[in-house]
Amino acid sequence: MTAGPEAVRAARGEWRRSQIVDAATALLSTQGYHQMSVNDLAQEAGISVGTVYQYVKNKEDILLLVMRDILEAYRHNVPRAMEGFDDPLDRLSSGFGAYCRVVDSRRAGTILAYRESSTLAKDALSEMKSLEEETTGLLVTCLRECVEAGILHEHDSDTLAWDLTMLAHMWSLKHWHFGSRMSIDEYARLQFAVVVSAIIHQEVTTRYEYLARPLHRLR
Amino acid sequence: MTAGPEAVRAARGEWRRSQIVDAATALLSTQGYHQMSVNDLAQEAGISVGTVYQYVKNKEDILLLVMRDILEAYRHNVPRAMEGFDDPLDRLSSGFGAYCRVVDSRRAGTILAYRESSTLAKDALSEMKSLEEETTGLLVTCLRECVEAGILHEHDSDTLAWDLTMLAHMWSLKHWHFGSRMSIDEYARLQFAVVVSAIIHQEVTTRYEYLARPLHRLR
DNA sequence: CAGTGTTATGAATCGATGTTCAATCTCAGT
DNA sequence: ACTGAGATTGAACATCGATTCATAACACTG
Repeated sequence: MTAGPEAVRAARGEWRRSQIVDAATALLSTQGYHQMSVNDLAQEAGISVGTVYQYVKNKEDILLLVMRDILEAYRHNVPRAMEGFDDPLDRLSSGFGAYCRVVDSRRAGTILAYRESSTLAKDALSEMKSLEEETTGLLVTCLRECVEAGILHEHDSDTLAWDLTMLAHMWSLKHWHFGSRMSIDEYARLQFAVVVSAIIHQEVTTRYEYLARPLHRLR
Repeated sequence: MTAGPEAVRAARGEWRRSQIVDAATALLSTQGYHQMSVNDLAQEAGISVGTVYQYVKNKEDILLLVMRDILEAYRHNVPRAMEGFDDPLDRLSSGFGAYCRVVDSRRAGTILAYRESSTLAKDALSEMKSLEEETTGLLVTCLRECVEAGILHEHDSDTLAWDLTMLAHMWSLKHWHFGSRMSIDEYARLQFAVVVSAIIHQEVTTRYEYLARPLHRLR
């Protein structure tokens, strides 16, 4: 089965765009959007500047592709980490841990999302917000299930889920402070314990080993 | 008592710089640094572009002045709100509330700090970080005192203080989500309750009316 | 009033960068 | 080998904006 010329063209398009996204991710990480020139990007990607424009509309389009790439990573890794758990709190803990680890693996990406949101056009920005809300919505669902299962007290799940999201992002945003103090796994465990300890039924605490310790820094 | 020419020059410098900072704060709020032109800024300030350069070194200097202005607001309002409390948890609650309210009154400023940190030179960035650490340090001190007073369990005060800082900033960063759901006072009270409920000795909870309710959205 | 020093002005300058497009290259089919 | 279509190239172009600097205005003093 040989593909037709349209398939060849589509495949080449994907290939070129991923070259561009990879190079842009590297440069945006260190320079930010406004310092990065399209000429530098082309060089980093190993293609000419004219070729860049063959596959992306303009400079802003590049930023949008990169940010979409980053947010999609959250979207895929968090739900996957939530699979296979009967206990909703275990599911939440695993999802939050994965969220933190994705943030860690793409630290510059999270920072970029906060830094460049003003650069995006209105509808692109809405798309970014929707992706973020989707991931946070998964956390809300788990929290609600924990309440129904009698694990957690009644609470404002929307706010608590956003707290978890914000604390996951904080690993990147304040990495200059936290990075030398603890590992990402220690951080994730500690922050999860903070939020959950506020709302958990005391008598079920002993069921979860990740809540076994007081809220010390683990060292 | 008439001032000498140096005093006149100093006063004029201060006046011009505050004109520049006020105009820049307005424009940076809506446009961000890279969209704001120095010509537009001069117009907004009601002075010529040449005069701008009489009093600031370059465009980046303007950004630095604005950000210093914002962080100084935190630095002055938070300690002041902490005065006059014997109970360290009351002091912390008041300080956190003030922090949230300063963030609210200067929402664009907080966003700017996250957005433009990559634009600043290394030593300017260090200065910004130091100012932030100073405010957070006040929260750490209160948390330690609460532990010594037997109000809070032993915990990692550094991380919890940064959690409070991050949650204060979140009001600005995620205002698009929270702004239509609750007032800044409701938000501050709820977020304070989340963090403190995780670490408070149960038997002292009833002493504090701001912890009287479960962690519902207050409506 | 004239002279001097200080302050303000805004058009011009200069450098950088996003984007284009004419020229060239590559590949597949005949 | 030739041809045509598609892909690539990178210098040129047009635009923009940070900064400068010659000129003008202002304030003060003798």
